[in-house]
Amino acid sequence: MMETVNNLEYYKVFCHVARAGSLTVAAGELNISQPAVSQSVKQLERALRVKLFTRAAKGVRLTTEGELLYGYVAKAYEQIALGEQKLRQMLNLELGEIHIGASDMTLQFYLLPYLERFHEKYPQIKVAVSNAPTPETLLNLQDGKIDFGVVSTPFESRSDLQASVVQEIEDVFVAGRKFIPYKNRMLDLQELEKMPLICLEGITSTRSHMEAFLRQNNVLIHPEFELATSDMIVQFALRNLGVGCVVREFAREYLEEGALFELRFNRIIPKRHFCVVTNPRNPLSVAAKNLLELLGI
Amino acid sequence: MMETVNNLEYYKVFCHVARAGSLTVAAGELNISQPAVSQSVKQLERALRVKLFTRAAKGVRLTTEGELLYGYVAKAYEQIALGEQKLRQMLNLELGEIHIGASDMTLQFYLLPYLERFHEKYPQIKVAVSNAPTPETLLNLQDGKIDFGVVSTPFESRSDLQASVVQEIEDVFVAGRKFIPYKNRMLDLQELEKMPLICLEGITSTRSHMEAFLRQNNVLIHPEFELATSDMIVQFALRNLGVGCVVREFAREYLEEGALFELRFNRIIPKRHFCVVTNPRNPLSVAAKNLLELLGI
DNA sequence: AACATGATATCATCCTCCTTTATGTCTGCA
DNA sequence: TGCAGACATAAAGGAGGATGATATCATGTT
Repeated sequence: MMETVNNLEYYKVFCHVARAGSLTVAAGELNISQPAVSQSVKQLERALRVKLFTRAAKGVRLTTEGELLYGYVAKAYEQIALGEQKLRQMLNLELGEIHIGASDMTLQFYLLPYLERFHEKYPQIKVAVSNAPTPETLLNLQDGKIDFGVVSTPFESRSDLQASVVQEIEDVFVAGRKFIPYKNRMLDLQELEKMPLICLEGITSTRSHMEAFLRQNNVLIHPEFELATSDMIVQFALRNLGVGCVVREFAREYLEEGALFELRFNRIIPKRHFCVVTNPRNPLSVAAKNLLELLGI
Repeated sequence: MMETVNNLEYYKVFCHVARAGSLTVAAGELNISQPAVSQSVKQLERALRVKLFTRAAKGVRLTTEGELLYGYVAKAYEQIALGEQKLRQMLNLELGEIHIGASDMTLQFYLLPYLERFHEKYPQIKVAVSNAPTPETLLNLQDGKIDFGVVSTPFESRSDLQASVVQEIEDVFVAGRKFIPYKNRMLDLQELEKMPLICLEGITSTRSHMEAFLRQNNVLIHPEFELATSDMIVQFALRNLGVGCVVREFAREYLEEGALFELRFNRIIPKRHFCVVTNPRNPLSVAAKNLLELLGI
C-alpha cells in the first residue's frame, strides 16, 4: 500500500524536477548536487510506490501519475511561496492592520498627528480605531481585540496591562461673557455648586475624575447640562448657557481669542494624563510595534 | 531580512502545532518528541525572523504573523494531502484514464469484450479509444498520446515499439449467389484479375497486406468498389455486386447461413495477426498496465 | 562503428542536524 | 506554597541526506 510521504522536502525537489524537466537543472536551482536530487526522487517514488518520471536521454518527464501529483503539489508549493511573500510584506510594513482603542479625546489631541505620519510612511497598513469608553478599551486589550489603547487617566489599572504616560492634560472650567464677574477672581471650589455646570455625560474618565476630586473637597455638583462631546460643551459655554468643564485643549481656540475665559480656583485641579496601554501577553504585530515606536513607547 | 524556509518539514510541524494549539499534542500527532517540535518551531521562527506563536501557560496561540502564514501553509498542506489521496485512488484504479489506439476491426473482434470486463471491474476508469489507421496509431504511440495500440499485421514495425501477437485472423474472398460457379472450385489466384472485386479503400493494413501477397504471385487487381468499412463490403457482396475481400469474421454470420460462400484458392493466403503494441519508453499508467494484464500481455 | 557528449544512476563516505533523554523554567491552580 | 502541566534548554548520539567519483545509457557525430 502507498504510504504518506513523511518528508515534505521530497515534494519540494519533486516540484523543481517536474518544472525543470531535468534532475541536473533542478539540482542547480536547489543548490544541491545532482545525486541528491536523484536520491530524493527515488525516495519519493519508493514511498509512494509509483514511478513519477520517465527517464529519457535528455532529462525526465512526468508519468501519468506524476502529472496528477504535480498538479496538487505545485499548487501547494505555490501557496507556501505566496505565504512567505505575504509574510515578507507584512514584515516590510507593506501589509497589515493595526487595531487601536482610543477615545475621541486621545485621538484628537494626541494620536491623530502620529497616525497621519504613520500612514504617510506606510500607506498599505490599515489602521482601525475603535472608539470606546476607557473600561471597554481595556477589556478589548485584555481580549486581544486591539493592539493597544490610548486612554486618559484615571482608569482602573489592571495588573496585567502596561501603561505609559505620553501627555499631560488639564481639566478646566470655562465660561463666556455672561460670567465675567468670576473672571480673574480666585474662586473657592464650593462656588461650583451654585454655578450652572455643563459636563460630559456618563462614565467617561473626564467626568469621574472631576467628580472624585470635587468629592474629596466636599463639593457636590448638579450639572445643568450633560452632553455627549466636549466640543458641544464648548459650544454651550460660548452661548452662555453655563460653565463648561472640559480639557483645556478643547477650548484653547476660544480662550485665546477671548470668547471664553478660564475660572481660577484656590485649589489646584490635579493633572491628568494620556496613557498608551499595552498588553504584554499579546505579542504585537510588526506594524503595531512600529507605530508604538513612533509614539516613543 | 527574512529568509525563505529551506525545510518544508518545519511547515508541517507548524501546521500541526497551529491546529492543535499545543506543542505536546502536535508532537503526539507527528509521533515525535515534544522538544523536537519545540526546536522545529524555533528554527522556523528564526528563519522567518518573526514570532509565530505566543507561548502561554496552557499551549500556544498564533500571533498575527503566524495567523497570516497559517492561512497559506494550511492550504498547501491540504493540497498535498489531497494529491496523495488522488494518487492513492489512481493506484487503486478508482481514478484514471486509458488511451488506446485501435482500428474498427481490432476493436470489434478483439478488444471489445475485454474492455467490457475491465469497465465492469473498474467503472471509474475512463477509456478512450482513438480510431485511426495503423500508421497513425503507431505515431500516437511514439508520441505518448496513447498508452498502447491494437493493430493488425502487417505494419511497419518500428524498432522502439514492442508488439505482441494476440489473435490470428484470415483474409478471405466471399461472394453471393450470382458467383456460385466459383463455389467449391480450387481457384487460381490469377482468376481474381477478372472478378469484380470489392475492397477496403486507402492505406489500411488489410488492403496493403492483400496487395503485397497478390503482387508476389504476379496478380494485379483492379477493384470495382473501394469501400470505407468491411461491413459495407459484406453488404455489397450480399447484393452480388462483386467478390468481397474481408477478414473472415466480418462475413462469418452470412457464411454460416449460406448467404455468402468463401472462394478457395490453390495458394494459401498468409495469415495475419492482431498485435498489441506498446512503447517501452512510455511507462504505462497503473490502469493501462492493469488492462494489458487482462489482455494477457 | 567508434566515439564524444550530456544526462541519470549508483556507491561509499562523511557530516550535518534532528531526535531523544533529562532537566529547567514558567504559569495557573488548589 | 506546592503541585501539575506545558514549553524551553542542553548534551549526546544516530539516522539519513549530501557529496564526489564513477558507472551506465542514449544520442548524435565523424
